[in-house]
This record gives sequence, structure tokens and C-alpha cells, in this order.
Amino acid sequence: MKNNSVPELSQKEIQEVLMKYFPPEEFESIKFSRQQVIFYEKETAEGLYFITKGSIKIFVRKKDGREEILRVVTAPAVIGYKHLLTATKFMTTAIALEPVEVKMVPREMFLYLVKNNSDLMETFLTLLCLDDIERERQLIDFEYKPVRGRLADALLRLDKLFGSTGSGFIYFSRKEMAGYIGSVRETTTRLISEFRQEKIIDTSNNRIKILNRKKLLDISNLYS
Amino acid sequence: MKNNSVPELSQKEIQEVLMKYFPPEEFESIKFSRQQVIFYEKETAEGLYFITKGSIKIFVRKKDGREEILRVVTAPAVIGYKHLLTATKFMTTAIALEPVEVKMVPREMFLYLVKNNSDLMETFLTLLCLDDIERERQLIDFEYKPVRGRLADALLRLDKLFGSTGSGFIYFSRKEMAGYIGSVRETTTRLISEFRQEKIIDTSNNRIKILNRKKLLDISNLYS
DNA sequence: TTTCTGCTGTGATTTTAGTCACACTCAGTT
DNA sequence: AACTGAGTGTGACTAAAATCACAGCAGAAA
Repeated sequence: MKNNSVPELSQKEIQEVLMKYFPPEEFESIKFSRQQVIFYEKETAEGLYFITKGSIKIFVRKKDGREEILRVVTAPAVIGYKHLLTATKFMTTAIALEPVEVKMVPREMFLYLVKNNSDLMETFLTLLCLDDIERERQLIDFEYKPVRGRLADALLRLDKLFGSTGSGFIYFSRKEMAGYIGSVRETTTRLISEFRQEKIIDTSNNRIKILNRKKLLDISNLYS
Repeated sequence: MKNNSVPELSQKEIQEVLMKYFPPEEFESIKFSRQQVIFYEKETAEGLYFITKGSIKIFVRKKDGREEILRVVTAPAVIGYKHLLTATKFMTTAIALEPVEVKMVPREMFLYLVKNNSDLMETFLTLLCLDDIERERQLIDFEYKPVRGRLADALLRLDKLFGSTGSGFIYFSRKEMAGYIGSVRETTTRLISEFRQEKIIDTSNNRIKILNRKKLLDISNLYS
């Protein structure tokens, strides 16, 4: 959660180029309700997923049944392009956290457009760089921190993601949160209760609302 | 450490395109000896670093002085391009693990070439995708595993990296290994001793040599 | 309504890994 | 040859987090 040095401008430019080549109105919209699977581990990517509404979790399932959540993605975002560009299979499963709307750009069309339009290719290059830098930041923020610190960090990160879509609530169960911060349900429950008692968050209706960002940042920075 | 579904072919193609645009003989070679810094956290990337010889560690330094090692890179490899393409500063520091040779491609030249040669741009797009997929795999392999499992995993991963350069030894001190697997020196020392007693590894001259890959894989898979 | 089912909350206990303290080895000085 | 410093090895202790066990609650289904 360091100061974000990535220029906000590029995000806008990326959106513009995506809209130019993949205008949502020209693609059939696929709807998923909460808990529906968007793609499965080991599947081949059929196309580019342009998430126009809602949020999803991307995870792997461990042998003991736990979900290890690697990323949370909120609209607007494109996913699946890495696997299209390298012709690799998904290592992860994607499931809708809230009702989701997706525009699917077929594989061949996507690849044709990218390879023949250098502005589009450059957009994906930039997008990928930003994604990767964000992933690096998350790794730095998470590793080496006790669970309490990781939870504080996760709440800030998720708040940023969900905040931008409007609702301002974090749509995560205790178990999902545990899978996101690399802990277990019980420990996560206890810590969330602590945060609630310390008036840092509120947890009505099993969603989480952040009340005091500064305290979370302090907790997170205790360890980094 | 799952089966690697990334086509080996693309790695070769990437090398060829890099050689075509950045022939090593045309660039001045910079040499670094063990422990020398190649770039610092918070610096701006001056150019593309084409590592032609040796190995480096990329890490962040924590408040308490510990190094959290995010990546180990062995020649041949290019680094720094993400920060060039997004005009962001490094979040990490890079230090030579063995004597290193680097060809530096100046920023403007790199950006000009990438933006005006679509095969080069495509190469970087692919490279970045592969990097990102590898990073995802590492995250999946590491998270949620006890230290013993992470160590087994790290040894296999490092062996692959160093093995390809020839020596076959892993040039990591106990402290560095601890920083790589997210643990502390003492715990790492103990586990390495255990592995040595179990004849899984050998540790002459403070370098590590792997004797039994299968056992490491078993230990790693116990948890995933 | 009753009966599931899945989620939350919490206590008690155990396991894992981190902390502290100190000794030993080896390479490079002085 | 003694001195230094960095890396290693290990024991004792402590702290953090996982596991186990169970209770309560809300919404969906019968």
C-alpha cells in the first residue's frame, strides 16, 4: 500500500483503446450470478473476457478443499489475455462474487486484432506491465507480515477495488478472506471481530465496510 | 512446480528476437562482482538490462533490515523493461549473486525500437506474459505451505535456474534463503540441516547441491 | 413449521515457527 | 599467530497461528 507511482492517466488511455476495438454493444453479453463459474482451472481460454459489471475472485483449490484466492477483479477489466497470447491453459478458476456481466471476444478475433494493430498491442503491453507491478506490490505488502497485518492490507486493497464500483462494501465471507490473506477461517473471524471492536470496520449483513482507513494503514505499516 | 505447460519454443524465439535487435557485441558490457548493486529501489530505470552472464537477486529491504527476495534471475535474461514501458521507478534492489555481465540498452533507444518494430513488441508482450504466469505459479506454490514445503519448493526452483547456467550449485546463504522463502535464518538453517541428514541435499562450501529431486517434489506436494 | 445447510463466533489445546543466546568454523587481515 | 567478522549450527524459550470442538443464527428447502 505504498504511494501509487503508476500514472492514473494510462488507466484511462487503456480503457479508451479497449472501447475502440471492443465496443461493448457489439458483443453479446453473458451474465453470471453470484457463485457462478466464469472459467475453470485447466480450461483453454476461449476468448478475452471483458468484465463490464460486477466482481470476481480468481483462485486455486488446494488438496484439502481450501480456496487460495490470488486476485480479485472488479469491472471494468479484461482477463484471460495472458493465456490467449501464450496459448496456455488457465491455472486458476474464476467465480462471480456479485452479479457479473461479461463481453466475450473470441480468441481468433482477439489475436488478429492485437497482432495487426500496434496501438492495441501497446495497450496490452502497458496493461500487463501495470498488472505485474501491482502483483509485485501485493507480494511485497503481504510477505513477511503477521496475519493481522495482512488482513489490514487486504481490507485496504479490497476497499479500493470495491469502492470504485460504488457499493463500498467488501463482498467476502470470512472463509474467502482467509483464503485471500493465507490464513484460516477461525483466525480471520477473530481478527475481524477485533477490528470491529476497535471500530475500524463494520460488518452488517456479512459484508465489510471500512470505517477507519488510517488505522488500517498504521497496522499494515507496523510490519513492512 | 506443476507440469510446465508453457511452450519451450517461445523461449527460443524470444532469445532470437532479442539477439536480433540487441546484439551483445554492439553494446558496452558492464561487469559486476558478487554483492555489487545493479540497480537500487526508487531509482529510475536508465535502460534495459540484458544480463548475459551470472545471476542476480531482486529484493526489498524491510524496516528491520531483512531482505525479502522476490526473484532470482539467471542469464540470459532481460530486466527493467516493465519500468521503462510504464515510466515507473524500481520498487526493488538488484544485487549480483555471482560475477555478472550486463549489456545496457539506453532508455530512448529501447523505447524507440519497441514502439516501431511490432515483432519486438510482440516478443516483449510474450515475455511479460510468461513472466507473469511464472510469478503466478510461484505464488500458488508458496502460499499456504509450511516452511519445510516452501524450502523444498525453493530448492527445486533455484536448481532449475542455476542448473541451466552450468555450475549446478545454488549460490545462496542461509540468510538469503530465509529471505526467499519468507522465514528466518535459524529456522532455515535447521531445515537445511534436516535435508542434509536425509541425504536430499549436500552443502559443501556454503553452496547447496541437490541430490534427490524426487524427495523434494514429494515434500512440496505434501501440502499443495 | 421444521429441517437442513452454510456461515459466524469463541474457547481450549497443540503445533509451528520465531526469538534469544551462545559457540564454532573459516577466510582474510594485521 | 592472534584477531576479526561473517556465516553456520543448535538449545531453550516464547509467541503466533492452526486445529479441534461446539454453539448459535439466518436463509433456503421440504
